[in-house]
Amino acid sequence: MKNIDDIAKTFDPLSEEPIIYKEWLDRNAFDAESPSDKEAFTIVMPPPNITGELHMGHALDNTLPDVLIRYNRMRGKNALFLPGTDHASIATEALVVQELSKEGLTKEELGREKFLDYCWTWKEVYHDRITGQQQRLGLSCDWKRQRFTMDEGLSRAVTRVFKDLYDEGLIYRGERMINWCPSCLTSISDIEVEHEEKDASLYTITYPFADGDGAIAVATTRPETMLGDTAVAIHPDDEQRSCHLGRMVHLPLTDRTIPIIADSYVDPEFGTGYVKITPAHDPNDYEIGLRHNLPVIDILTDDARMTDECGPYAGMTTIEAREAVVNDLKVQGYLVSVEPMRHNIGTCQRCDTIVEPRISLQWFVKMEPLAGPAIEAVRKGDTQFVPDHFKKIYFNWMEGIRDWCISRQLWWGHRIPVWYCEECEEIIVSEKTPSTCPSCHSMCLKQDEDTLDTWFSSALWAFSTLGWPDHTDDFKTFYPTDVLVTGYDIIFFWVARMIFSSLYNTGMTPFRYVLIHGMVRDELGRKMSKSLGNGVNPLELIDKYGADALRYGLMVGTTPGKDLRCRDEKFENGRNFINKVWNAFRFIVMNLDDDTDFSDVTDDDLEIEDRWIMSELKGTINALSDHLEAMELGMAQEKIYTFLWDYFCDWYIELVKERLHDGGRTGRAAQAVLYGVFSDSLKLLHPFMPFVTERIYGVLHEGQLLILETWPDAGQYRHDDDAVRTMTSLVSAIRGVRNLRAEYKIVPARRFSASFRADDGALVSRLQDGLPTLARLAGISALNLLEDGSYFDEEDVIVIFNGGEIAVPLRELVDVEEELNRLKKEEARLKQEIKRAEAMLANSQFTTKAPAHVVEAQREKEVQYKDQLESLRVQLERLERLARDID
RNA sequence: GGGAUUUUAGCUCAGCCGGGAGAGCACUUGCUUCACACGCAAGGGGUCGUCGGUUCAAGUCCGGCAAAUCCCA
Repeated sequence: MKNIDDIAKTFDPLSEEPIIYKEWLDRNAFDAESPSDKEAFTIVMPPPNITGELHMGHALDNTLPDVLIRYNRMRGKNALFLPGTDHASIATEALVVQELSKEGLTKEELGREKFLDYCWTWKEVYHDRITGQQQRLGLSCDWKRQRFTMDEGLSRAVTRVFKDLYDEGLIYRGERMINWCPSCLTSISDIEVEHEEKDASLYTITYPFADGDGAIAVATTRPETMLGDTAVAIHPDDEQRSCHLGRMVHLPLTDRTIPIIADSYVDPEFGTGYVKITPAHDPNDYEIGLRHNLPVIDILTDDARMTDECGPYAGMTTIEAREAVVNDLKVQGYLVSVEPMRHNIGTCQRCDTIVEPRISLQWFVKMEPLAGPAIEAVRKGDTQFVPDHFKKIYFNWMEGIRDWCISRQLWWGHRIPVWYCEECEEIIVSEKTPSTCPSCHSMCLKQDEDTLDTWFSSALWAFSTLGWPDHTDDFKTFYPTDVLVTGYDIIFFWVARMIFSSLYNTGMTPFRYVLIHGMVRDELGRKMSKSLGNGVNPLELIDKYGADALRYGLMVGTTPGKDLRCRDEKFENGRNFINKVWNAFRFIVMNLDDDTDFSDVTDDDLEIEDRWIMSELKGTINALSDHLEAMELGMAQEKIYTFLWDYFCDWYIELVKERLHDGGRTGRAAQAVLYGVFSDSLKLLHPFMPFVTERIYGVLHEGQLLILETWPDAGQYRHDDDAVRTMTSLVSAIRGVRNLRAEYKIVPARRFSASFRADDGALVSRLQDGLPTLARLAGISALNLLEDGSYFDEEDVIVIFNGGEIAVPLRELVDVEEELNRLKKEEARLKQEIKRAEAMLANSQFTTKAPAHVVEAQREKEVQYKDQLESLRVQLERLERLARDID
């Protein structure tokens, strides 16, 4: 055992944590086995994007699975925590482009190949940086199995899946209405568009009839799109306006005339009841256009400028065009009104630019055939959400799912494995680069310029990382995985897509459980964002408090699926707890001999508090394990916190100090229990605070690694009901005396003798034997047992506790009136309790219908309170007599 | 418009199968007690959003209402 002088007074995470992490790595403590006879427990990490540093969301996202992994590893399972990163096509490309622009370069100037070289360099830098950050968090990942979404193997999985889906007709190419980001210059999928209600204007514009006889008015929030109008629509049941059906109107600012049509999409209550139809730039108008065979006039270029179709407005941005169009309408007398209005605007998730709906030739995944089995799998419970209610969100989305636009006009990513024959227009989808056209044998083949949506490869992450499509040992050993831990914000983006991809490609659901966590918010409950500047850097918190404290703070008081606020208080609290555990450790080392083989200690050597703390430990092991199985990490952490602080440190250590000092057999027993119970507590705490527990354990058990130890077995400990009852009484007695001291402001140095009576024989002997303890904990200098039939001294003050009474001779310190008041308050409280219990027991409905143990518990309470009231009354009578004598 | 969640102490949040309201922080009082002031001890503080229902019994289950947040369209 170490010398106490070698152990610092506080644990220094900054210097210790990296050393401990290295020990784990050197001893291969994180490595999973395949093949293996052991039961596997697998979590694949949600791969952080290589776009930058880790933030608090990642810290949470990565810590929670680490707790589950460490727990299951200690349970003896073949635990694999598979790490990796995501290429994040659109986000990374934007950053690299931005970086290049600082050097005055554009990606077009560089060309595709050189640009990709830049991207790969970027990837190396951030991939390594992220790995380093994850190691500081203490993640017990199997780094040998670390993956990147564009690794050779994973890319092979992507092309395989693309080809399979294409061959089955589930991937198709077509002209459809898609969301276009004019800044990223690519299509994006529906869920990459964020909708927000913003202040806008509603413009009402006159469209005169082509025959010159009158006019109608339309209302729109986007007047510039009128240049692409090809119809005006009314509702088919709109009797008031149906007389104009089929007539032609003149489109102002142009020389075109367009028809009035009827479509049930129109809301006759909105605006003027007439709706301008722009099929090329609105998803609903596009549908109407299809139904009515309307011409489609594209008025926007890739970068959201007006096309040549727009005459004088050509080349303007949409905002410039809006201003010009509105002005011209006004000048020419077509503008009726402009009114303020709240309007929903879609923006690009990545760059915040307003998204333009437009028609474009893209690749799509046909979703309906894939969604069906994915819905069924969750309904059957093959994959379960924790908490359960998130499956409703999943169903809600999956049941209304639309085809997924997967092609992106980007360079960084998985290039679409499609080639076009330049001679015969054959489309070739192939896993390998084809050399000739299978149809006309031409060698003039051109690969599709586009890449795939990042999420297309992320959707395969659960199995592509394990070697699929090959049937590797890893795939056979670890798949399907056990738990996916992720935030509710990517249920659609990722969880849902992994489920249907996995079912389609492997025939299995990718994970048994999806543990959903909330978002990390700032102290005020706001979302952390770059623009608000309220983001918290987890590494700074680690520098300040240590990784253990960060982990603690992320989990304290949390429930699955709920958002959590980031407050320094929580991390301070974690650091304080570490300090508490560290000092309990120091205390134990100080009080241990070199010989830590306690096989000489027998059950007979154990005292009440020994049997009590072991009973409590047993309960803690059970509760903690149950919470971990249910993935209630906040609750689990609280259990071990309470055990160590409130039970072990506050009571057990205090109670055995005298025994340790005295030595002998009882001292030896106390050492044994301290050592054993604390060692097992460290195991229970380890998944939450891996570093400090590992360091302490290494001192107490030289040469052994805590991370590889076996989880404590509750069966090793006996629940001793008598010991628990006696300890409850002892604690209650000590608290009662302390309370009295506080109320009467008795200085700590002042000791007094006391007499007591107790119902419990074990308590009697513990009180009698434990005088030094009582002297320290309650300030009692001498204690005598009151024989049955005799009475307390008339002038004593009595403390009634749970299971007995203690009398202290404090007559000279205590004001009789005050004491009478104190006791009368106590009497009132007891009467209240008795009344309550009696009322319940008098109710025959209660006694017949409530479970027997509940009724019995009430009876016991009634008896107990009545006993206490009786003692109290004896004392009250004496005091009242005394008070009269004084008068 | 559709869906989900939340409402408990001054603050942040727990509260499992319905059976006497909990934690941390903050607050008050007292402590250089030989592991720990990142500590110890003793306290104060709650109509569990609101109305109704089920039940012997409701913070907990069911319904209405109000307020807030989020997602989808």
